[in-house]
Parts: sequence; C-alpha cells; structure tokens
Amino acid sequence: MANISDVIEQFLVQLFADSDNVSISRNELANYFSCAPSQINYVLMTRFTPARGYVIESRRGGGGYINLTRLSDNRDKLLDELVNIPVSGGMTYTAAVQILHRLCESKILDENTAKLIAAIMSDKALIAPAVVKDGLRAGMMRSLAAALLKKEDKENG
Amino acid sequence: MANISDVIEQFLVQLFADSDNVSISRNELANYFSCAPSQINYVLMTRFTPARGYVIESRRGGGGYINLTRLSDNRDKLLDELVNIPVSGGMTYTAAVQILHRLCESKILDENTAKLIAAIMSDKALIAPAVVKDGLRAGMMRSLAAALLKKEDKENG
DNA sequence: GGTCAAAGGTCAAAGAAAGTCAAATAAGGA
DNA sequence: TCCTTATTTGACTTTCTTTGACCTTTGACC
Repeated sequence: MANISDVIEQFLVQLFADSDNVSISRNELANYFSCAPSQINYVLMTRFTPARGYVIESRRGGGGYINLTRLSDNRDKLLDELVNIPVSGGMTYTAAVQILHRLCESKILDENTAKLIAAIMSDKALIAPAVVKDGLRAGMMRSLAAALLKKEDKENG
Repeated sequence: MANISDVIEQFLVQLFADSDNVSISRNELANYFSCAPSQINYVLMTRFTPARGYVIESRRGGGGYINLTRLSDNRDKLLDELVNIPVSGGMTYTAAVQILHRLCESKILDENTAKLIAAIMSDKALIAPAVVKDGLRAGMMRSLAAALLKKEDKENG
C-alpha cells in the first residue's frame, strides 16, 4: 500500500462513510496529497468506475467540482453489464430495442420512455455514416445504464 | 455552488416564484452581489436564454431596467419547432439540456426521462469526433420531438 | 437642439477549474 | 531477466467564470 493511488482511494472511500454522495475539488485534493491533479483523475478512472458502482459528474471552470455517487450493491444485473459494454463491439438498433424491452420487463423503464429512447437511437436519428452508428448506440446505451443505475439507487434508498 | 453566477441565478429564479415577470436594475443587482455589472449579463446570457423559455427586454439610460419574462410554453409549437430543427445548425449539449428542461416545464417530459435522455445525448455518450457531436444531437432531438408528437397524437385520439 | 449623466451592452483578456494524453517510472510475473 | 501492467508526472487543452475597459442609448435639463 505504498502507492499514492491506493491512499487517495482509501481517503475517498472514507468520505463515503457518512453519505453516498461526495463532492471534491480536484486541485485541493491533489494539493492535499502533494500529487499531480491528473493523479486524481487516474484514481477515479481506475477505482471509482461504474463497474465498481460509482458514478462521476464534474464541472470545469470557476466553482468547478467533481461529484462522486456511490451506488448500492444490489444493482440490476443487466444494468451492471450494460455499463461495461465495450463500445468496440457496437450495438445494432435491433439489439438496442431488445435491451430496452428487457429493461421494461424489469420495470426499470416504462414503455413510453423506452419508445422515446428507441427513437433517439434509431438509424434515422443518428446522422452519421452507417459504420459508426452501432458504436454510437453502444456508447449511448452505456451512458443510459449509468444514469439508470444512479436513479435506481436513489429510489431504493 | 461556490460561484457567483449560480448564486445570482438562484436569486433570480426565486423572484419568479410569484410572477412570470421580473424587473431588475443591473447596477443595483451587481452592487448587491459585489460583482461587475457585466456579470449580470453573463448570468442572463447563460441561464435565462430563450432555449430555457425566457425573454429579456431592457432599456438603457436614466430609469433603465432589465425585464425578464418567463414564457409558458405552447406545447405543440415547441415540438413543431424541434421537429424541423436543421441538423446543420447543430446543438450543443448545453442547448439540448435547456430544451429538455423546457419540455419538462411543459409537462411533455418528466424529470426522470429528461435526465436519461440528457445522459444519452452527453458528450461522453456520443463516441465520435467532437465536430460531429452537435449535429448528432440535433438529429436525435428531432427524432425525439417526432416521437413525442406521435405520442401526443395518439393520446388525443 | 445640444450636453451630460445614468443606465445598460459588448467584448476580450485573465483566471479558475477540470480533462486528456503520452512519456517516464515502478512493480510484478513468467 | 524481460515483458507486461500499473502508477506517476507534467505539458497542454477545454470549459466556464470573473473583471474591466470602452461603447451606445436614453432622458433630463439648459
């Protein structure tokens, strides 16, 4: 445990003792640990991933911040998978619709919302060369899963 | 919430609690918040935009003022506009979020759905060269609007 | 009508965060 | 040892905010 990354990780984990939501300033933290600011990004990227049940939001500029949310551990299996889906694999429109359907069955989405999302992910909506559409959809589905995980979590206390 | 802009925004939003019309004096406000007068313009320009459903009128000179009006949206007009939005114009993520916000205010979307859609339209979700993301979002928003219109249609027989 | 002070408007530079990326280094395993 | 993977650093970028200098419009007063 001699490396800074692990120390910073532990520090952050402790901040989660009180709450499931932690807000930090990248520069402050870097300063506190006397490391490069980008080291913070490294820690977040490798340890506070959606795969491990964290969602990160941030904002630049004056008054900027990084916000970490911890998700509860009884997450939906499907969402967990989706959040990690490799973009390189791509996702056809048909596959996306099937996934949306499954999410409806699990009551994670309602039909209405699923329809809207399907529209947004349709070939018609995605104005780009055909070859990249599948990749786009995969990325979109991943973000959707992350957002759903966060929502699910909030609802389940 | 460490930045003044957000604080001023909140202050103004509260003024809208009573009425859809708010009149302010730029200098007074700047003085009240101990900031440069042009800071007020910045807040107005970034937060009280037409995309969010606000209209601003102002007058210079002695007895000058800035008048903010919050529009109650005409649902169908908003969707009609969106359906026809030119993709070539593109749409930044910020603009997209503002539009989603308006759709919520018009009860066309609920907050939850809006958040999900925002996630799908985020820069992170759209894995593509930066230059094409705005065009993609415009296309996605258009499809969303079309889907919403269809839904409304069905609901209204 | 001309002058002037009182507003508000514009714009660009500086400042404040956070993000990205790649090179350099360290740690582990075959 | 040699190769692979993980960490550390730092230069550079992007985004958002703050500030200030200068511009334009308006109305009051002579």
